[in-house]
Amino acid sequence: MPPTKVKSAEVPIAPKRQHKADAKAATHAPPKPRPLTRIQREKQDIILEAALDVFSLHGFRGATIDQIAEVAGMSKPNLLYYFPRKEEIHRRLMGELLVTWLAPLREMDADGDPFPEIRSYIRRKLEMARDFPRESRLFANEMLQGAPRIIEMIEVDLKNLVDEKARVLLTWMDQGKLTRTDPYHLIFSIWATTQHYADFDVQVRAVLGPGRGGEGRFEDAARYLEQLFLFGLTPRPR
Amino acid sequence: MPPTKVKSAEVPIAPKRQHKADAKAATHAPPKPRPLTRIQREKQDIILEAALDVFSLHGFRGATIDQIAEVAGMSKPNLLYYFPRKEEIHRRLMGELLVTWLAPLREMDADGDPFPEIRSYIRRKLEMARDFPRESRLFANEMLQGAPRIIEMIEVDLKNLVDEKARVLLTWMDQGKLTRTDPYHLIFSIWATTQHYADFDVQVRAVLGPGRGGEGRFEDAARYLEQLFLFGLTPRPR
DNA sequence: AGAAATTTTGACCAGTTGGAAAAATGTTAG
DNA sequence: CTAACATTTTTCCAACTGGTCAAAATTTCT
Repeated sequence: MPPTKVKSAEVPIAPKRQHKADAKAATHAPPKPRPLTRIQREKQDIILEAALDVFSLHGFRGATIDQIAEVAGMSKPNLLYYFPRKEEIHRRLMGELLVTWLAPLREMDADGDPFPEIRSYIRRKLEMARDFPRESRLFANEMLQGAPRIIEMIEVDLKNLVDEKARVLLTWMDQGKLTRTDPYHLIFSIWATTQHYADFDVQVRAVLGPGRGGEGRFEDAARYLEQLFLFGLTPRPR
Repeated sequence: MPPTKVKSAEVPIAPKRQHKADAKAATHAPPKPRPLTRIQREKQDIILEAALDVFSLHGFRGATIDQIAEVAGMSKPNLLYYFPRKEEIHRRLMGELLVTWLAPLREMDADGDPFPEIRSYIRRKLEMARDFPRESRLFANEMLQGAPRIIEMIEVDLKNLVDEKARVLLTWMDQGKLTRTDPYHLIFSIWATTQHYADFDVQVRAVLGPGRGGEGRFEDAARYLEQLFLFGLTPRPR
């Protein structure tokens, strides 16, 4: 799985050695952000990968640096050389996550027609649940804990995006192209139904049993959700 | 994993003092389960309450006995007197949880009509999300971690129940009372959409903003979901 | 190559963790 | 009232936690 790298210019690591000399200079000019070396980029990616594994499984508190270091195949102090605090790792992960996570919603096009747009939004979210379940769980874990480390992003970036798309949905409703209903809860229901397949994967598999719990479950889910969001459960005359 | 205890007779606490004398007797007769004292019942309840708080917020690994003890207003060793292991507390909680958690689905009546039944199932689940958010999060937390401590219950009790209700749904579909679709994913979608309001509460509130994030959100959600499950999003001629 | 910088390691630390043991204190049935 | 039991407190521990530090090993740059 490719690391969740999205942007390029990231906060440079701050090797501990960097001290006295900068102490004063920093107040005049921002500390020269020395470009990352090859090794730094590589190791950081390896660490973030490992951290995604561990954080998504145990949450922030339940994850340990030792564990992450082990998965990353390096010693704890070595890991701490790249990310001096546990929180740094988590912060980076969450920051990158939110960008990719919201991409599908961003793509929903006001100029398109509602059903193709909503349909492919659902598809994309479902694909993300299938292809990036750890990211989904990391996000869910943070939410369960009250989102202490990303509440701001939620209240600003996420909220703005949803507000914008809610307006788009309302426009469609005004045009009679979409049934009049609550656009926010509409979005929530898409999030909930799709992410469920990543976050509650064990349950889904266990309930479907060995027969239907295989890879086909995502296709089945897509078909079902399409039906649900289009027509609900009322039988239609044919 | 020990048998899924559900009934009233719970595993009695085993004070550490209980030793030699029982050692042999136990092989002949099951160790006399001495009824719980008043204090034992009370304290156990207090502990379970506190543990629900902490486990639901931090997950199993992230929660500490000290923390639970503090919330419960007692010392750690005192708490350990009632539940000699951290896992015991969690196990009890999960066991009791699953029973209450599945009650709404159990109530879905094969002899009723599909829409009233499904409708009130959704309502009940939504009420649970509103009234027992900690239970919902505890469950979600366990799921995210791969349900290591309850996988058996999921694979047996939960699966059987869902299988049964899926058959009920199929019957309704055969009778033309319900659109033909996947009954398992139908159930998943109800779980997902309702539990979302407990598990992702922070997000829901943040996105709805101070205006609409108040208590009314559950009523709005209920209305929206009813619409969704009944007719989907296609505008109906009127 | 050789100096300078970067990366890795090993030893270490103070605080926290789940839990044990035993002594001290309460409660209650006969 | 008192012996038997139930409860609570105090003290303790070994393993683990996030994190530090200086020295050693390696890479990079000239």
